[in-house]
Amino acid sequence: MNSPMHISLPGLKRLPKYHALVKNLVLDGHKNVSSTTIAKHLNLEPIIIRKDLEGIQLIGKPKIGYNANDLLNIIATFMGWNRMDELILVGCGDLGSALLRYNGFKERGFKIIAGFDINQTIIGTEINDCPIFSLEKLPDLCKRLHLKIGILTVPAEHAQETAELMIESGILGIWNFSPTALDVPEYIRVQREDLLTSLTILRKEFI
Amino acid sequence: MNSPMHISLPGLKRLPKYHALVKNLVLDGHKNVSSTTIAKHLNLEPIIIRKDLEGIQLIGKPKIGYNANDLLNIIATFMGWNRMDELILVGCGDLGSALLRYNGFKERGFKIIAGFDINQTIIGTEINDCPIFSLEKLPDLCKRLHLKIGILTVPAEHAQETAELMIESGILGIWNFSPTALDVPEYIRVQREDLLTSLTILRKEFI
DNA sequence: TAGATTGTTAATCGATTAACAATC
DNA sequence: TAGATTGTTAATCGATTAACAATC
Repeated sequence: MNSPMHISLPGLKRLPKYHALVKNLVLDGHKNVSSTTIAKHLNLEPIIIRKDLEGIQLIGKPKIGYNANDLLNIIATFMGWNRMDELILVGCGDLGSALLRYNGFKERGFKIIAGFDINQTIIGTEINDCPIFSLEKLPDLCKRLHLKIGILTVPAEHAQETAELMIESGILGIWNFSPTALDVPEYIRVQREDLLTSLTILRKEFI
Repeated sequence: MNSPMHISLPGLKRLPKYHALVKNLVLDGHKNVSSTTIAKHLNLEPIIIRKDLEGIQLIGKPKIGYNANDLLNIIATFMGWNRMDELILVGCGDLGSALLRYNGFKERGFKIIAGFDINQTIIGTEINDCPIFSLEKLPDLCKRLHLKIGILTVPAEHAQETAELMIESGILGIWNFSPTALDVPEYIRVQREDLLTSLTILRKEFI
């Protein structure tokens, strides 16, 4: 009855786990999966899986469970893994070039089409088939291709000014890896990625 | 009155943001910071900052706010950035070697003391001063040094067996980067890092 | 049929927000 | 003093959990 699509934010973050698990179960020959099965593998309560799946409009059958392929497809679609969005990455240092080398973007529907930096020795080169341009080229390229999302991996002391340049260039969403709080207009979305926070949470359980 | 240290999990994840912001404010000459100031910069409600800081036993003064240096110290201590824990990393491929090259671990109190792989061409080499050993050496080294936490960056198809090897070697916490649900004993803590989930959440705001 | 499982409705729990007296 | 800010207590909100009828 709660028909308008609604899933909690924690629920949304659980979806990839369900997908990963069910993908394996399908390989093992399962056609259907129950919330009980998923719950057992992931150490969750069955009801929470039912609620999450209800939230993305996946309908199960009593006694049978959920169709495994439907589940995989609906999650993939809901997460946007079936579309392809183009991104830019600004700051090709340690972390930036590591991300450029990382091949996980493609299967999640993202393609980094250009990297930008101010370091002359890497401008003009490629990392993992992605060309590195001078930072000056950023506004033109973003505007021309109507790019909306950028990855920010510059050193902390340049994060703010670089973010401003990205915003002037039409970027609306910034995935911010620098350990800095960005001061940006209301309409700009920023996701700060604090890579080590989850490792820290893990550690807190032992000390 | 709520004296036993308690902060919500979302609150714990906000602490690094407060720290990053206040560090900058201190550079600008601030000696004290109010919840109102922090809130304005981070787009949060002041009361939430007061609750979080109360949760880590930081006491402010009416009209003045919180002592900026106390705030920085208490957050750093609470997050464990002042201690140093040793880690191993298993799977030195794309992502694994990227993490080895990443220099952000140190300032968060972590040191990767060894990488492990089965690829003969990289065994015996170093990445960013971290030696790469054969996977066979893992149990001995972990037991000898009583290591508790490991980073798992092997391909999905080897994630489960590798996790089992880590557990046999005494590892209690696994930071799992493979897109796989690990089947592990009750007492083992797993933090699955789905790097791209926050990027996906960012994208969902535009489509 | 009997047992397992869904999906609905209600109860609980925990985090966020609101209100405000105390106070520097 | 007057205004800003903390910290407490209560209210709200949203996510999780419980209970259970419907059903394959």
